[in-house]
Amino acid sequence: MSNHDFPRPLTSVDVAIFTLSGHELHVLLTQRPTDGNDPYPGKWALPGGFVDVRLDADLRACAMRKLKEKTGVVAPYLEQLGSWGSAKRDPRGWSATHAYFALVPSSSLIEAGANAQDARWFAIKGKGVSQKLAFDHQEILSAAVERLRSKVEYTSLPAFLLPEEFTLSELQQAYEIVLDRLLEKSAFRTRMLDAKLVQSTKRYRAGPNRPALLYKLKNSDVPVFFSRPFNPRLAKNPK
Amino acid sequence: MSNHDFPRPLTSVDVAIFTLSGHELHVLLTQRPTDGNDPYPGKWALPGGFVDVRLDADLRACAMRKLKEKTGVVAPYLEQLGSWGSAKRDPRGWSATHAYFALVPSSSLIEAGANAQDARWFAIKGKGVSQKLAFDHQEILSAAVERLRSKVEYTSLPAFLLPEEFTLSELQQAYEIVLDRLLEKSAFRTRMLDAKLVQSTKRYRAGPNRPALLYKLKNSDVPVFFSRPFNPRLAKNPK
DNA sequence: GTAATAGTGTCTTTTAGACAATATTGG
DNA sequence: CCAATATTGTCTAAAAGACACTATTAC
Repeated sequence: MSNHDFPRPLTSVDVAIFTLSGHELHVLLTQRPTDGNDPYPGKWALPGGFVDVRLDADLRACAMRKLKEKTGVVAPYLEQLGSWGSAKRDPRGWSATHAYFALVPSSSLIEAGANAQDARWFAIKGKGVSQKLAFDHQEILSAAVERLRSKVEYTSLPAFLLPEEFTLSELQQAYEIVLDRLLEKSAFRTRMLDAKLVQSTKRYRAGPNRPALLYKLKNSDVPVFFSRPFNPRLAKNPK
Repeated sequence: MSNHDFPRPLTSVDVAIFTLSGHELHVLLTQRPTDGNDPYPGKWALPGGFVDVRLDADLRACAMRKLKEKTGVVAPYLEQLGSWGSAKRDPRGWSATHAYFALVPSSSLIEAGANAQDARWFAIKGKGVSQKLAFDHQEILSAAVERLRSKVEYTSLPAFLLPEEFTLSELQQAYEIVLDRLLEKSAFRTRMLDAKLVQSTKRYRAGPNRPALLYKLKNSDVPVFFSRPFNPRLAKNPK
């Protein structure tokens, strides 16, 4: 049972990075290089790549590194999604990838600016994007979208897609975009406030109407779990 | 960005295999060899080992293989738990393990019989077992227990710990053992029946009292998801 | 005032919890 | 009948849904 008996699979990390933009959920994709011998040249793929045993202390650090390289964001919501490994998924041989998904506020991207030029945001349609992706990234992305949607039913995840301060209406919109359905205002507000998810700053957002109270997350590191999903009657089984 | 630039991490799969026995939840552990140069000699660990790129078509198949080697069970409930990878977790070098958890009925073990002699069942106490485990298996096991407990709040997972036919009371006991708390009988039965989780065989289990109807799973492949946890008031946030 | 969005209140519906009552077997 | 467990019923409680109503700003 010694490790020398076996050829080692390739080990990579891929990250599905989500943000909101123009009332749509977007994911960041990078284009595979066309020079060299890399597989799937020119195809779009999730940002990621091989674990660098010199740079990466652990898997999460590796995912963080890739996220930072592409977006400049350093402290996002980052969650492990799962792993995909098989003999066939990479033409270079048996490979396993550790997939993560991240939520970043669109505002942070403007500050960070430096999106690598081989990267672009794509709107999510249904369970993925319209282009075909490299490797099995289609499948990984759709797992990420499903996981995100299903967790949004009973967690505060959409708050991590918003800037530090936001109104309750903006939070509700974030939920509605991710879930792709409308929510009832009154129940939504009660739930958020009861869960002590947010706390009021005492400032207001002005507009051509009644100004809205600005809130911020009470604990910006950890998501809150609700004991029930939104609209249980409509909730459907995952997978 | 060629794969030749990088040393490859070790890649393994580990499985936390659970069953019920004597009103307790048990997990299967194997003892690490004391001959050879393997790390953690003599320590107990989750069954698992390196991916064999010749034998294993994919990660799940690898987990299935290890499960079958240890228990003889071929069609269990098997779910991916997550992956753990770092420079430090294995003294032989940067390594990543893909962890799964499985639920098997205790009855199947008696039929299958052939537990390898280096393997034993350990009762779960709290979030794990009382012994210290090899590698980071303590952490992986406690993640498995937590995942199991939290999913049991809103899924039919305990049914996979029972033999093919069971009474509703036995199912309730399975829930209670895993959750480590009592459930209310009437609400429990309504939930199970409404969810169409089970269907009645028309047979009865006799006893020194009123016989109970025997049920079996309607769909023995897929777990059912409930829209609410048991006793929402007592539900606590995972992690 | 009007348009527009913020925020609140009230009533209904759904589902679980508590707990009691009834049912069926072996002895 | 009694012990023991199965199964059902009734009432209450918690939280969401539906929907209407009031509040506050710019103009």
